[in-house]
Amino acid sequence: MPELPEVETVRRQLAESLAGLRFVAVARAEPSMLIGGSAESLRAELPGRDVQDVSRIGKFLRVKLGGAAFLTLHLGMTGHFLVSQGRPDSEEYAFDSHTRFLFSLEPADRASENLGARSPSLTWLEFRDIRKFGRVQLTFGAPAERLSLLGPDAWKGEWGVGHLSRRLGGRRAPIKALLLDQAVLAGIGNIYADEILWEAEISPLRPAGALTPAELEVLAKEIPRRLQQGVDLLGCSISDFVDTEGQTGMFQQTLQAYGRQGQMCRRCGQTMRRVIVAGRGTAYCPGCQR
DNA sequence: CCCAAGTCCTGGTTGC
DNA sequence: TGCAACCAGGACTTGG
Repeated sequence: MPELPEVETVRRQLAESLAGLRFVAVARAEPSMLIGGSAESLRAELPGRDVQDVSRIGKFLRVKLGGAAFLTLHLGMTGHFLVSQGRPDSEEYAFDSHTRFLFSLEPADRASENLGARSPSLTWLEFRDIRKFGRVQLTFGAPAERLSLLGPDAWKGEWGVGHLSRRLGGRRAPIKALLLDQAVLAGIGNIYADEILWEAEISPLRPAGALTPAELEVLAKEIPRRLQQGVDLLGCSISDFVDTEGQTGMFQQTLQAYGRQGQMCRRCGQTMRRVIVAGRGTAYCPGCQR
């Protein structure tokens, strides 16, 4: 599942491979994944705009485009981008049935009268997503409004233990549910939530408001630390995450909690358990996570 | 058939 | 008691 470290891995690659390019055409667009627009409006508005920046908040990517436009992207559960260089003699790009969006780009310094013409240096940007949970939104003047509803970025945002105590205080929901709440902190998903709570030795079932100041301190340290490991290892490929070159990450080799139900806890030796929290499968150690 | 799980939406509950 | 905040669960989606 693409969570913050996976999306950051993709962001870095897109920033690198799309720099200096501009959109030429929209060869494919899945209407059900488009927010606030149609495939027709995307085809009308995107071509000709150059990529100026690729940034990220939580699990959302935002591509800043010429003319004060923004392309907001979310990978959902199974989404990934593939970038490849042009095949000028082939109109039949090798997309498969899960290709939901297909864009072509060319160097932005090419003369504008050549816009849309076949280019020897075409770049293909492909958004594949088996389950169609991904989203694409084109906005003008400002990034998508949904981004303003997000809490600070869990990895790079400026927040501390004070933020946690304010947002978790008095809440009865289990701590894991609030780690997954993107309005509290943006970027944590099911895998990293289990990992962070294991590292912090806190049960995912604990009511968030019942955490002690000491526990909040541990949590505030553990969240960016474990996410940093994910970024350093180029993400977690537990299911089907791959980067824009089709490569897998390595974080899955470090998993201590996620998916380890029934196995021995590597810290205390007890058998790991699986429960449902916030509708999500949750693995934790009843021995040392309190 | 159930399970996986991102986000959004709905309807019921809680507590000030 | 009123009502906003809160919280649980369903919808969506497709392959294993």
